[in-house]
Amino acid sequence: MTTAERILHCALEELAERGLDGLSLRSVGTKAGITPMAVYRHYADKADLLRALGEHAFAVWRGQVEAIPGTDVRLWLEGAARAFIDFAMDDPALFDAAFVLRTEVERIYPEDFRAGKSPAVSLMVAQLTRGQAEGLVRAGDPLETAMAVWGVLQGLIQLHRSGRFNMARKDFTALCLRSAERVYAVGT
Amino acid sequence: MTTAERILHCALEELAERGLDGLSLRSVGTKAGITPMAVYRHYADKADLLRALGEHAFAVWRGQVEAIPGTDVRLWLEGAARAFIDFAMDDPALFDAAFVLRTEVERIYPEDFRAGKSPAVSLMVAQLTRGQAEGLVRAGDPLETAMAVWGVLQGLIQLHRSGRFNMARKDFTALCLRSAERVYAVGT
DNA sequence: CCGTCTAGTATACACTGTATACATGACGAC
DNA sequence: GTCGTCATGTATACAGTGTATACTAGACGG
Repeated sequence: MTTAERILHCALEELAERGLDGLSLRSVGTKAGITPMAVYRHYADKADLLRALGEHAFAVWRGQVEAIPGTDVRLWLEGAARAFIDFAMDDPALFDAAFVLRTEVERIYPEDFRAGKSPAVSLMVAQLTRGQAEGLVRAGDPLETAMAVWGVLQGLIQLHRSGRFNMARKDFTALCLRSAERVYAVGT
Repeated sequence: MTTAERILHCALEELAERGLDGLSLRSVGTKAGITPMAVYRHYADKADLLRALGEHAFAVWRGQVEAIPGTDVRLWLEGAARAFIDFAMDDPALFDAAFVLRTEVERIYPEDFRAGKSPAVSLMVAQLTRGQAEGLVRAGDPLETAMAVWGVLQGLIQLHRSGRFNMARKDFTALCLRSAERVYAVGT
């Protein structure tokens, strides 16, 4: 394991322990067994380290999405939404690194997504397209629909974070799933 | 104008100039013409000042919502969504103070909203209920629908903030409005 | 052997929030 | 008047932050 990797690993631990705000270069450095300033030999500055964290977090998320069995459209869409919610709840700091932080490596709508640079979104678009063919998903650009689903989940999660929901996790998850379904599913 | 109000005013200016992260008690104090420590005579700590900022931002938002003419349901819903997006784009720091910061004075779902403690949400619920009667709005609990609309807008805005959308403002706004409509409007 | 490069250290600076101690002036009670 | 008491402000200090700068020790190729 290179030193840069060790730093990243320690940063992830610190991120989980102390949250995104509490993460300090100094603590990461000492946890990695080096001087705080030595971190700068491997990352240009704090933003650069955060960018690396974001990339890692995104890779984790990608793995989780790709693990969802894709046989049934409806189940896949629900599974993806549930995975997103679980990711945000179980690993909030990692979620932030992937989806909240400005990391300057994000995929950009619409070109990067159309070009298939985001595996997670591409999978979602594929399932939505299949769903339209099967009459389960509403009409409209699947990519735009995917962004809307992403948006509603991200928004509700952020509202939950800022203390707007006083609900058991199970109930909040159900509300999120219903809201996501409103965006994509055909129905009344 | 009391000193506390002057501090708040200066904090708002600083917020607009330097963003939520760049806001420091010291700069607020000196801008208000007092010593940094004097701020503590009026606000318990930084979080307390932020809470006050959040309350003010919320009042501003409330005023904007209440200014939307409520004659036509469809127009009202679109107007509210547009106002939310404009608020986020034109006054991002104020938007953050109202909707992102954890201020400990937020209305909590579902009890506070059901009790009508949030004027903006109450107005939205009223319009959604009317819309259901007129056959324009999908079935389902209007409050939950309102939260979903709020969520999708907040989520898309956050994604926009973190650099995921490379679009002209007009186009992004249109995308947001379409996405919101998917949540509440009857249709295919 | 000798430059150059890499990884790490040590020190220092400007900035943050805030704890503590002190000053000053207004005001009501006696 | 004089004496608390209280509100308001100041001065100083401390620990923590990101990071610029200068230095050091070892590896490695010519």
